[in-house]
Amino acid sequence: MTPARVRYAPSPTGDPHVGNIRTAVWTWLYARHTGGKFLVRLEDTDQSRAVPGSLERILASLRWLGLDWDEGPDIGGPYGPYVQSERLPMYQAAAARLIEQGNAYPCFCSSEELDALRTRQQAEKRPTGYEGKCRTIPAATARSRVNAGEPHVIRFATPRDGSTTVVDLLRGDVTVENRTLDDFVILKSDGFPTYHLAHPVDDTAMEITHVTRGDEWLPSAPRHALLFDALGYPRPTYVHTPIILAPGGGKLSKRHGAKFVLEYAEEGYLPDALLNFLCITGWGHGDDTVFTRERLIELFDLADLSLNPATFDMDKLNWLNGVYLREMPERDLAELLARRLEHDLPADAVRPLDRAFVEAITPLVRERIQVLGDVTALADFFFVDQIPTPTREEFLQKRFKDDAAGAAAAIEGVATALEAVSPWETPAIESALRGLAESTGVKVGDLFTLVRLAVTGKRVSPPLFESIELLGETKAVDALRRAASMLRG
RNA sequence: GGCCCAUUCGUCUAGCGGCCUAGGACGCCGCCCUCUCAAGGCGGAAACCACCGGUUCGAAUCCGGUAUGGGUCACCA
Repeated sequence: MTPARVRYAPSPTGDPHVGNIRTAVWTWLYARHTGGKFLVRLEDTDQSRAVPGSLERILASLRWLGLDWDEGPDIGGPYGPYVQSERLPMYQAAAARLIEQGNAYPCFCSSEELDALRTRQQAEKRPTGYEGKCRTIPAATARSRVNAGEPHVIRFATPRDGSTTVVDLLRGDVTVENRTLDDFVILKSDGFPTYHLAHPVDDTAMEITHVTRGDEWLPSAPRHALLFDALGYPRPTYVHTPIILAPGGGKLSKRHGAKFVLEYAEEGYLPDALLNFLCITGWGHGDDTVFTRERLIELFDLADLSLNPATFDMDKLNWLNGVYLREMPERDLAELLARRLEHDLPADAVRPLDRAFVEAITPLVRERIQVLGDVTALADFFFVDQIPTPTREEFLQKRFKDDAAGAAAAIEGVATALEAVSPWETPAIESALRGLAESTGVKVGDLFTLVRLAVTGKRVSPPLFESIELLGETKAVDALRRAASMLRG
């Protein structure tokens, strides 16, 4: 297997969201699969769109997902710099060469002129695009106007005839008639390149073997091919990846279902789960669904990607995260839960949390949560000074509907029984409660619901007896007595 | 509108000419387990493989057309 050199090339316009990062996941996996290199390059050629702090957030997102890079803006590498705004001379040299060869020319048209042209074309229902007005300016004239400091851009002189075929690894040949391509801008008036120019120059200089990018680039791939050819560069292998659709249909966007990678981190998704999920939406291997990182590296191949736009299946992500939560080592999970609780619990809970205690409750909660953030609502009662007592209405249902006195008596009975339990361990607690249910003739379900309500403050909780054990006799009995007296009064 | 791309259960996919009366996973439904909720076990419903024509002894798989969906037509990437 030939080691690949692949890259993730984001522009610093904000946080990467999942659609964008999925392509990075696949690219990284391919690098690791082939034993090649994965690099990060910042595409910051549009200063007007730059968002401060983006690079840090982008790198943090990759780091969190466990996508390490071999070369990049922060660590450098043998093909640097890895920031396009620091590579301007290379683009300018390439543009100058293209002008010299007759493959490009300066264009002096103003944006007002261009806007007017476009409006006219639309009104006349003709295809839009630059029609080559400045292409016919004699080279000498153009040169002197440039030298005189007249504002201009550099456009590529697209061949008028013939067609261009690009090869996409997944789709095969994609052919486009050259006349449907206009003379696109390769160097802007501020001296910065457009993506069209930066891509061939950088990916060639950095010896990129596979260009992975969203398939919104497919229509302009022929332009890139033309540029590669004109510059005398060998063309890389292209892999245009499908987009991710929002759950309701339509493109996944910030206001439509998409979230930033780091938001998933905050909500308590595990990096390996998200990685697994992202990878299998748009890719599959046999009958398996759950893949460890190592297994993905072993199996993943860009050639096996699906061509269909995939819908982001939130339910499946949640399920998958639950799978990872259940399978990870208990100690590790406990540490994550402890940090989570320290972050989410009310201010009066004492911090740092007792790790041994959190470790003790971990098996009780781990199969009841899908994301780490779920733990607080489920286990907060373990950490508060006084367990809140639910309302009368919560207690007085079914068997105890309109029977506050009976409910109070039952709860009081449990408190008394618990005081006699020894040793204070789950089996003894359980048999005490079951014995009480039997001797009083109350159905276990009805009795345990009352106890659960009083002791955890919830209708839904971790297993009752284990919870009572971990809570300790004092807190459990106190909660029961308070509930009983509330019902009486 | 021009150009380009795609089309297998609700969703993600397996499938790369016979193993397919189409397999798995999520979700959904039922049963079991059970102190709640989960988790787990078992079972089920769910895709005339978009449609129409070809090629072939044989097509979900190859070819063409149609339809539908998507992308793209900037001095943004």
